[in-house]
Amino acid sequence: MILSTARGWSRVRTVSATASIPRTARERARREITDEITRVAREHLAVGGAASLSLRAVARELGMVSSAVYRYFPSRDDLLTALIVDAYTSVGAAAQAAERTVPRADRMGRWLAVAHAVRAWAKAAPHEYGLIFGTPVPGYRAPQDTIDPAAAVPVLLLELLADAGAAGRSVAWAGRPIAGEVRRDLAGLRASLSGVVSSPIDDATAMQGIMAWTQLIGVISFELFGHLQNVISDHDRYFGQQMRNIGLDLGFGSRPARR
Amino acid sequence: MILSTARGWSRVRTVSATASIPRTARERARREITDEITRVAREHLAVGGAASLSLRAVARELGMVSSAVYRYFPSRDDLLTALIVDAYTSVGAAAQAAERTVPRADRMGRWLAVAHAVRAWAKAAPHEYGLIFGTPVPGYRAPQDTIDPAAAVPVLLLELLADAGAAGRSVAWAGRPIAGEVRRDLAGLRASLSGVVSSPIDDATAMQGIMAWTQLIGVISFELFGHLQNVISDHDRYFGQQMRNIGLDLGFGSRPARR
DNA sequence: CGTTGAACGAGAGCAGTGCTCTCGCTTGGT
DNA sequence: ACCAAGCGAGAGCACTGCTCTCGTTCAACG
Repeated sequence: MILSTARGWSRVRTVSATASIPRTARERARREITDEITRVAREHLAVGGAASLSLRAVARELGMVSSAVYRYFPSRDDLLTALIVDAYTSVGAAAQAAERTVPRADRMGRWLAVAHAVRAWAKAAPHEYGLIFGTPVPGYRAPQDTIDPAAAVPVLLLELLADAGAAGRSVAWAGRPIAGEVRRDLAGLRASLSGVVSSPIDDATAMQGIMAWTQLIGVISFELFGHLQNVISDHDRYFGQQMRNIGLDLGFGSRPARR
Repeated sequence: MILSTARGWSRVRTVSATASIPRTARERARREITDEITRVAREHLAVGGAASLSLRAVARELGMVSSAVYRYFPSRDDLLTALIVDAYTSVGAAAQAAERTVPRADRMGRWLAVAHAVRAWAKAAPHEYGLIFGTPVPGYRAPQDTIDPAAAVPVLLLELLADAGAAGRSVAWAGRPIAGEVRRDLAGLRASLSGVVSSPIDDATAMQGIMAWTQLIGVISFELFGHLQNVISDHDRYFGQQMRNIGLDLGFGSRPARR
């Protein structure tokens, strides 16, 4: 409801993430307790979802009193934000690990590996998935802390498309050329990817890449949030078929099927 | 979880309200108060979202005591469910109204009309959108009441694809033929659409139709939930471009652009 | 080494929540 | 006319997020 102050965010951030090995005993204790809080909170989140995550319950389980937790997280929303960052990091790592097992030239395989990895992660941790891809819990905002870890999987997909482009395969874009502000948006995206990606990504490819990412999350959300109910029962096969078809649309050759 | 009856779908098309006029004064009062509660609840939802919807606050605004509300809704979740049904009905009506203004033969126009109508509705009522397409609020369930109204827009899209099929335009499906359980799922879908739709929908078209519906909601969710942040700024044009491209993929001819 | 200010945990307390139960009054069908 | 069901009001329970105060502990600085 109320916008959180920028200070609060950076404070949480610096304590939990910025490396900076703890020097004093107090700093080490602070770090450990912070980790314990997020650990227990993550367990509670996994069981009951974000709505039923209670700061007091977390404190109780840790044998501390609720007000003590506020020494580490200025509000419940900040604790949730920490969990959001965790979730993004977790799904990003899962996708990267899966993609790494596939030969670089097998682009269809890499795409399917990423897609299935994200889905598997989501099904294993549905509440964490809902936390990041469902309705934004606090206000409508995406604090800076969350957007970097959030980019991992999309960047993976764009790398994949860049590789395909470098290999001479381009995606079809039947629509009229991308115009106006969107063109500039995509130019900005290209710029921020310039150091990461093997070859620059043209507008049509970028649009298809964002769409593929959207489709991946869309299909998983539909499955997890119950929108396929009474329509699709064989979710595994349905997902595989749709992802393969997207891969073909993206210009990835059809290699022997993964799973 | 619970299978829906096929009959429900056609009912959505016809009328939304269950009629059954109240006979006694008590029944009329009950109906009016129920409506008032949902009305105020909807206002609160629009302001603060589902998380901040308080049964007590609603009661307070209506000048009644909180326990009295429980005569009408057995729990907060049931009140939320009523709002979910409302939201589905609302977005379905908006889509239908928009689609009706376009000539039946202009399939691209009809698709774009539906897509833009759903997005406009979502942007006008983001919290209601989040309620139905975001993280499921109560447990993981979709009570029978909600699944019939939820079908309105997808049915609209499948009708559109059936019309295109009847006109001889078919969608491309590069992937291997749909097999196994999914094939049976789609057969079931075809069966429940048999009374509504101009010509039967083949498996590939059904898959593409469900995917188009997924893409529509996916793109809107990404925009509303902040996942396009730092990538796309011109949401209007971005949405238009993506939807037009989907329409072309679906085999709808490219008519002069709508908006 | 001693002081001093910041960090910390405990406890009480506030305002709010969903929900239950009991109490009387009203209303509609027998 | 009676009587059970429907209803609104009120009190109350267990819980929540969050604030404030009060001693204690610890670490940096003179």
